[in-house]
Parts: sequence; structure tokens; C-alpha cells
Amino acid sequence: MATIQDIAKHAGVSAATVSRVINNSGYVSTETRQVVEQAIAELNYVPNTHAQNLRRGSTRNLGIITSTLEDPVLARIEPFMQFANEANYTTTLFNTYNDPNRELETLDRLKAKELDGIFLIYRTNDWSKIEPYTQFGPIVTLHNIEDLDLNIQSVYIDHYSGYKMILEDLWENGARSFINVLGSRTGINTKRRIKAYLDFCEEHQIEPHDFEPFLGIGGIEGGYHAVELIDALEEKPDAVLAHSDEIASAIVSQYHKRGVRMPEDISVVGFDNLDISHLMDFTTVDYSIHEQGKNACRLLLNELGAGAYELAPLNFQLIKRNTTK
Amino acid sequence: MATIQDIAKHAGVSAATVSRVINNSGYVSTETRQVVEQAIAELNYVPNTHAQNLRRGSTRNLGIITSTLEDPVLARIEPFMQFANEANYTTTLFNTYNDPNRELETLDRLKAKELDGIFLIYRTNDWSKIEPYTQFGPIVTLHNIEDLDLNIQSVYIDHYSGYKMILEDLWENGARSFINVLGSRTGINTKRRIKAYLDFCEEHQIEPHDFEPFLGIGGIEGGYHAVELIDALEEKPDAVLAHSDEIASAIVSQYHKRGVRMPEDISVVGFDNLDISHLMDFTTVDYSIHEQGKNACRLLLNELGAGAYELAPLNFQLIKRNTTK
DNA sequence: TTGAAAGCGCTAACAG
DNA sequence: CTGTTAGCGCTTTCAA
Repeated sequence: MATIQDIAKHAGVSAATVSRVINNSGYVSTETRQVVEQAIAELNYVPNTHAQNLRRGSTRNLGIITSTLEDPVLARIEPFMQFANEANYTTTLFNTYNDPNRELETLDRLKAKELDGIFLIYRTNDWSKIEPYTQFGPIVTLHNIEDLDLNIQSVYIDHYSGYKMILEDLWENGARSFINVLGSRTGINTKRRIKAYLDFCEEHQIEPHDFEPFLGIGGIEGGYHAVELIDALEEKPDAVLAHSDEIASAIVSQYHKRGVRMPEDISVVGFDNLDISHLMDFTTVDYSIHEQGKNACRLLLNELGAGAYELAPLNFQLIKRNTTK
Repeated sequence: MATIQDIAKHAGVSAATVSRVINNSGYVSTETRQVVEQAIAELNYVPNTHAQNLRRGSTRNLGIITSTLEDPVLARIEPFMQFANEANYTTTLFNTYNDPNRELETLDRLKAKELDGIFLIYRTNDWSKIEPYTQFGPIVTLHNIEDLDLNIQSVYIDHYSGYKMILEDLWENGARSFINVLGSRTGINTKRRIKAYLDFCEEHQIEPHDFEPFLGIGGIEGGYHAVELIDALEEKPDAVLAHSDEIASAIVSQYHKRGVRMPEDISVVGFDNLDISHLMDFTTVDYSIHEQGKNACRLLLNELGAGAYELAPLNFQLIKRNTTK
């Protein structure tokens, strides 16, 4: 491979001049520039990225860390990548498969200057272990960190009002008993959903249902499992609220197979407004998940001084389809 | 950030020795090793990747190039990434959005030593433009390149027999007229499917249908469009064969909405056996798409001398569900 | 078993 | 406007 020296020789100039041409920095006469550009073209030269990065002390590469690659995660990753690409940043995706060590190793890449910043979608380590890394580069997350005094930005969105929105709509259409299919026991989203549900119950003077065993449910298999749990219930609920479209799709799928009619026999609602909700025609909540991914990137680039992007507002919107009245 | 020199000083040894410890190369006495390891731990040292890469002339990073991020593509990317990760390789995903220049720029990263090898899922440039890059690193693709004399490996799988399998099964169950919803007009998969269909027609002495306007159909929107095209037909077919589960999901979705019963009114078959086919309960063909992604990685690592992996065999299997008799 | 020294390819002062 | 020079942080001969 040709190096900058080869180009310099070929063009009869110094390496510094070639560098100036490549980077469009400093003064270069039009003639010299042309000669250099021709040499570059002739020798088919591409600068060695490692040398550039070593010299500059930065990459134009953002890391994306997740613990799973399910649809709702992908729905954030894609717009993030696209936005980064447009800003001329590269992205590297790391799946930790929920292994805390892998997560730490990946954060080390920030130290190793391999990554300029990180979009930490799902974390597995304590914040106290993660935060020290911010001295090596910005970190943005999907988690809620409002209460914590951390140097980490977040694109978290409080599910409370979105969830309440669903409940109220179901109520208006006659539903009186509900099952909340919830995710991570410790997650903030679960807490906020529970809060919304409890508040709702109080306002409408109804008895809340037991959250167990509907906690910690995830993935398509989780959705199938939820259906079995509901089947085992003595009193069937009027409506099932899934915490994601992925779960909802599995539930809807099972009901279709069993000939359970929606919304006549039971209502089902998802969350996220992914393609699947459209395809399977079930009610869900949209909150610009796409823009959320982009916002993560905007935040990161702003912190890196690579732009001054305004964040897009994220609003809840109920998307009514055929699984609710 | 601490550098190798800092560690050397701290441990009272030379940088060379630290390097030996880091890389587990050459001779280091147990004592020295311990002292160095302690220094590394104390100073929280992580080697600068760019310096390493510059020195070594290689990264442990594989590029994945695609022109779109739809489900069938993701279904290959995920296992590829996982396999690479396990072999201690990093992956970087590039979406060209069908822009030939972006594709070339990404291939340039091979030259720039930024990528050790490339999984070129979908290409947009001519092979003649792509092949020269193989001198800078191995390229593996999903495209068929059997006929061409290229230095590019492929995990292509001929759809002929898989497609024939579907047709025969439909025939046995009474279907006599078909619509083939086909992809890229120039793609080999389309050609092989057409060949399978024409052979099938000849064997069963039936008249093939016009391929137009069912060519070049892709994405969910494409599936919706296909349904409209079929509606406009004078004679309704007994069965619709989609070239991917994505297309099939859109078709099935539309039919559900319109109250068209499957398989009573019409049969629908997909291809790929993605999650969605299971969720929406439609018949499809499995051919270890997951292993195909891994094979791509195996091939790449073999070429890089980073292993001697055996390829997994890819076989067709008809997965019958409720959209066919 | 260890250290000295050279150099991977590039950029950025600085001097002219 | 252009060239000289130093050095980013690491690995790898070579010599001791």
C-alpha cells in the first residue's frame, strides 16, 4: 500500500503538503493541490486510519452497547447508526449478552481511544462502575438516571403517561379488569407502569391485580408464557397490556391460534409501534422510538463538540387497531 | 491516560517487557510479570488500540456491508456478529443505502487497514469494481458468484430446490394456479425461482403465469402492493409464493384485514423462517439462515488464518403452518 | 530473560 | 504557501 511518503515523492512535494490536501487544512496552492490529487488517484492511495487516529487521539467511531438484539433495541440502533453515518461517524455494535465483564471490556475501548463515545442501551453493571468511564468519553443511555447525580446523559422517556393513556382508553371502551405484563422487576419502566396502573385503579375505584407472576417477562417466549399464565387465571381479564410490541405480538399470535377473538373476547395492547404491530394489526403506543435513537446520537455528538443538534421531542400517541374496542 | 511507558517506569522495567506481558509473547520471568501486571492494574492501563494496530498492520475488525437493514438481512448479521465476537473480532456495520459510492468508500477501509475482511451482504457495484479490493483483505458475499472467476467467497445457496419443494407441496394439496412474487429482476435468486417454477409447470403440464408485474417487489410496502396486484387479476390464484417472509408477512397481514381466509380462499407461503412467520403462523421454508451468517464469518476467519472452521451444511426444510393446506 | 532503538504512517508546530 | 522535524503509543528485531 502506498503511504503518504510515496504520494509526496510522486508529486514532488513534502508529506506535510499531502496531509494538507487530504485534510483540507492550511494553505495549498491550486496547482500543488492538483498535482497531489493526481498522485493520490494514480497510486490509489487511502490514508491509514490507524496512523491518523493515533496522531489525532480520536476516532470517529461511536460504540453501541446492548445486552440483547431484540426488535425494540434494533428500533433504536438503526436510526442511531443512520444519524451517525450522516455526521460521518462510524458505529460499532457490541452485544454483551448480559455479561458484566464484556460490558466493562467494551467500556475500556473508550479508554483505548477506540471509541469516541458510547450509546449504552442496556447496562448490566452498577452505575458506580460505569460512571468513571465518562472521563474518557461521553456516554448516553436509554435508562433513567434522573435521580442519580451522574455525568451521563439519557434519552429516557417516562412511560407513566403513555401507560395511563392506554388504561383510560380501555376503560372508556368498557374494560374493567386488566393484566399488566411487565418487564424487568427492578427497571424504572416497570415501576412507572405500576404507578400508573395503581393511580388509575384508585381513580376508578377498582382493585388492582397481583403483579406476580406477570413480572420479569421478556422476549417472544415470554409472551407465550404470559398467555399460559392468563389461561390459568380463574377470572379472565378484559384486557392485557404488554410492555412491548414484541411481547404483544407473541400474545396476539397465541390468541389467534387458539381462536380467541380480539377485541371481543379480550383486548391486547402493545407498546413501541414497531412494524410488527402494524402487520399484526394490534393497538399500541407510539413515542417516536426512532427519534429516540437519533436523540441519543445527537446528544453524543453535541458532547463531542461535533455539532449542536436540537433534540426532537418525544410524545406519546395511542395507535388504535383491531385488538381493542 | 497511562501509556506503556508509564507502566514501564512504574514497574521499573522497559516498555518492551510490558509489551511482552500484555501480549503474552516472548520470555518474561514470573516475578517481572507480576510486577508489571500490578502496575497495569494500579494505573488502570489499557493499551491504545490505534498504536497497536498501526504497528501490527491489522485490526481485529470485520466489516459488514449491506444496502438495507431489513429483517432477512439482520437475520444473517446477528449470527455473524456473534460468531465474530466469540473469535475475539469486532464488527462494524455499514449501510450503503444503495449508494455505490458509499459502498466503494467502505471497501476503501480495507485498504486503510481499518477492516481485516468484509462480509458484503448486498452489493451495488459491479464485481469488476469490487474484486480489486480482495488484494487488501478477504471478501465474502451472499450473492452467487459461481459462474464468475472471482477471488471472492460466497455463502450463496441456490433457491431452486427449496422453491420446487414448496410448489410440489402446494400441488399435492390441490393448488393448480400460482403467483410468484419475485424480487430483484436481475438477481440470481429470482432467476432460479423462475427456473424452478417453469420446470414445475412443464412437469405438471400447466401454463405459467406472467411474471410481470410481480417482479422487483421488496419490503413490507411491496407486499401490500402485491396484494393489490393480485386483487386486480381476473383469475385469482390458488397460492401466492413470496420470496421472503417479510413480503409474506405483509401479504398475510393484508388478507387478514380483508377477511380473506387462508388457506381456504388462498394459500400463502414465505421464505426464510424468520420469527415473524412463526408469529403470524404462515408456511415458509427454512434453510438455516442463521448458520449462513455464521458460515460467512467462518469463511472470513479461515481466509485470515484466524481459524480452520468447518462450514455448516445448509438444507431446505418446508415448515408447514396455517396458510397452506 | 531483559533493554535499546527503530519505525509503523500520519499530523501539527514551527520556520522559512 | 511549503518543508523540516518531532512524536502519537506500540511491537519487534537485535544485542546483551
